[in-house]
Amino acid sequence: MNRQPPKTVDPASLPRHLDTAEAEQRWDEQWQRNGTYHWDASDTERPTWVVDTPPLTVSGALHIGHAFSFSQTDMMARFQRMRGRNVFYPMGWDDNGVPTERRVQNLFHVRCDPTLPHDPELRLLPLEAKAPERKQPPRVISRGDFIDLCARVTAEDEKAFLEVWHRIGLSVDWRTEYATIDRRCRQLAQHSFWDLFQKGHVYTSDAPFMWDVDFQMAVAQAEVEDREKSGAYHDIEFGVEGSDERFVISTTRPELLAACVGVTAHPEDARYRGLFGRRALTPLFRVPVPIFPSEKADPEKGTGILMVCTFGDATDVEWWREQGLALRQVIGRDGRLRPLQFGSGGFESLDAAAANRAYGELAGRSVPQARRRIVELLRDPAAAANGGGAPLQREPRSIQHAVRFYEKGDSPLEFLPTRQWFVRLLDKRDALIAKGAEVAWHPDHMRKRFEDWTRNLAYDWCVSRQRYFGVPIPVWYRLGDDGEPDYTGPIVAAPDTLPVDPMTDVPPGYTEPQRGQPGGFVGEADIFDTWFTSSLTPQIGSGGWLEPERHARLFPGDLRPQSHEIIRTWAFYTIAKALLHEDRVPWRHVAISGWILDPDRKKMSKSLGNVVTPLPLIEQFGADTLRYWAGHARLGVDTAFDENVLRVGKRLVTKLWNASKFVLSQSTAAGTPSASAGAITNELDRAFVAELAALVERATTDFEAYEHADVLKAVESFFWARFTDTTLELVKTRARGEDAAGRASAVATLRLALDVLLRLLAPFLPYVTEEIWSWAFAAERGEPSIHRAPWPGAPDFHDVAPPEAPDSLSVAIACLTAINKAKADGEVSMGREVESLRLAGAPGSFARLARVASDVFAAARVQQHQLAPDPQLADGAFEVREARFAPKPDAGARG
RNA sequence: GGGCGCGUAGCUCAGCUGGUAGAGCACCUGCCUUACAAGCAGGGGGUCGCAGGUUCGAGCCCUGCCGCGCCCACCA
Repeated sequence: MNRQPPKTVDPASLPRHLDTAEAEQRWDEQWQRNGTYHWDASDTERPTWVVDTPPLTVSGALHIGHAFSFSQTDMMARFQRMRGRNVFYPMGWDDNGVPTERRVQNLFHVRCDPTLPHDPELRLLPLEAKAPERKQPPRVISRGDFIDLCARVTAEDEKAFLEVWHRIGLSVDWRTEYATIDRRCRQLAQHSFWDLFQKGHVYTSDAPFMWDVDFQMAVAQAEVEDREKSGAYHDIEFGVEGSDERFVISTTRPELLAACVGVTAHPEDARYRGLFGRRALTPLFRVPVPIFPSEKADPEKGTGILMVCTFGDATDVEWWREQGLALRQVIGRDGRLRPLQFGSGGFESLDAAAANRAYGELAGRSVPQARRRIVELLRDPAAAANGGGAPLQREPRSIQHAVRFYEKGDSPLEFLPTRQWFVRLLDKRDALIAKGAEVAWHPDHMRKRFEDWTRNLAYDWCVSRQRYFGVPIPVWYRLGDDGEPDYTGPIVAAPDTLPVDPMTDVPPGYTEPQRGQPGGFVGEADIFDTWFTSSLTPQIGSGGWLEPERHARLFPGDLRPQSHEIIRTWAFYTIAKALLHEDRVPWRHVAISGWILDPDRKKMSKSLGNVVTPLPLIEQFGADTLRYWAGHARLGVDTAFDENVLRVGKRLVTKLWNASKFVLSQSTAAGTPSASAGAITNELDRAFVAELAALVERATTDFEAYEHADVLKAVESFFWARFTDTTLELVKTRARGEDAAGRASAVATLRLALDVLLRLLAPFLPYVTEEIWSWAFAAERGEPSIHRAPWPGAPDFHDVAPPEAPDSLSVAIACLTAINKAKADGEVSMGREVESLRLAGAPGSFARLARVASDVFAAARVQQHQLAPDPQLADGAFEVREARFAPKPDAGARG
């Protein structure tokens, strides 16, 4: 780097305003060309600083909230880079998973059937053919073709995201770009599985689990949400076997009557105590089922006695296990009632013919349809279990109740016995919480969300999904001579063979013709939960098992930025993986961004139609301004979108532009600006520099504490209140005056101020600061980009002696303000000469004013003044008692 | 129902370990001042959600309410 002597700029040669669109394109290109933001793998001197960037789900629309939170992360990254850290700031795309599949299904109006062969014509389906015939049934295509469409759509979407990220100036090292479906990520995800398998942390089990009947896949606890729905209590009379006793249960799911395998009530409930140990008789199907006591039955709810079905809810599953009840799976994977047989070989029934007849009315129907039909059937007295009238006691009573849904689904979840892969987490809750405690959360109270979630975990992590577009589970099963798979000894693909697709690749020791043959093998058809891969983002960046040396340098990372609604998924699973694989934390800090609300404080959402997208705002206000808005908000605080804040940011950018032009056009008596801070000898200048140094210290502390909003606020208000509106005005006359030493001190002070303030603002306003930096400082300091320049600190100030009095600047400003007020009261311009002035102040104030008086009276254009001591006034306060203003100069005389 | 966060000027938000209420926007008045009218100077405006308590002193600490938001639980 060549350092060059300081130079001035000619303001006339500079544009009046920054052309933001042009500057954004020009600097982004230059930064990319120069590798300004590259992580230097060869540099082992500087400490690294690693961001674990959120790989966004590429689902088309980019939300202003994304720009908001990504900008905040970028501010931290830029700060750390200027602090001298070797910053590793990657970018990823999360393109596998259900959202992409669903998008492709809608876009092309297709569905996937993995059993179909590849259709060569499909490759020709143009992306623009986005107006499918909705009336037609969806086109059914092969798995390979479906994946191909997914890949094409995401590639298209990523371009739009990319443009915004470049435009907004993210200081990402774009060489690190990855997609969670790419080869390297598949390799790492499958390696993770292998490692977990070796360590005994994963298992497969065939058991009832949460199932979405529309997507037809299993769903993990973290993806479940409750929705308030209207339902109805149906009061249905049951009989008791071998007696004419009857009782009434209340259920919201009458369609599960055929799946009833037991009846339970609270052990202390006197109404039902006599029934325990006997068998109930279901109406309509006349199936005898055991009646048992359970503490979990709530006497206050419904009628206090209830039917246990396979499976109405999670408690049913518990009862089914604890009591060893029969399995009568009525709901099929598609959400319709499956065919069933009562009587010989089927379920026990006292009247199998009637049971089969009744069930025949229900089989094949969807849950809502079956519910309507069975209500009709239960109105028939002939359906009574054990005499009495119609089993349905009264009209269903509607209620509001919470129902479990897959977060992206439209039908309530069912519990179905299916074979799934799980990661064992329930037994590691304490260890997980301990790891969470090692991480610094910003703001700290977000840690509690993590702890609460972890503590309340109810299931191990179900990681298998019955989907098509994602990372395959790298497992095969041996087939016995009977052709049945052996799930107890799966063949897990070894690390050196990854990535594999067990549906097309062959396990070691087998050949393709043995696929599906008795004595042969079969590939696992399922893919991983998308979080299984996303939970490895720190390892994807570091290379994980693929690059151990690099991994050692980049793991654990420093900062995980994310939003709070995915603490239970992304943060949680990432911490879990790091624990299981290496018994470490994945990163040292988590920064939780707030949400962007619309001006009415409602969450922005597509359905409300209140979503704001970043690009038009960048066009209108400029990227720096949008970043200013983002920097304005603190971590973890939801913020209403307010265009006023953008206008204020725009003002700051413009002001910075103009002030810089002025500062850099000033020169010393010798004609060149002094770059030497040693030239700063004037008391006012030194007082200002002392305040500037204090600002730097504060900004540094706040940035280290992840309080970027405090930094921006402090720097911004200093910039206006202590620099442009005051010091700059106070020093202006001297900077052009005859006194060489005073002039050099003023010019050096202005340049130091600009130099430091630019660098303080660079993380927030990367474009305008870079542009201004390029005018003079780039050459002068031998650092072409401000974003690689050192963060300001003590070295910037150690050549400047402290002021005689720390409040010299404040005293000067107080006096100037008093004179300004006199001018405002006299309705004359601030530029008007003051022929004479009587200035009142406490006696002590005058002594302090003396040190800076010449600048004050010059700035206020006071020709003559008289001091009028007034002990009544507070120390440091001034009042103008009398002022005579010069006449307004002729317009003509001004030239 | 449990947990967390938030109620401060018309609006958006600061107020550190308790010590006389702040900023910006908006509003009002004035000012073309050779960096900037996309600017500058000056000014008005608040029972700090409510009610108690601790304290010499509470926006800040404690208790209880009210309102808003989020996370979790609630499926018979």
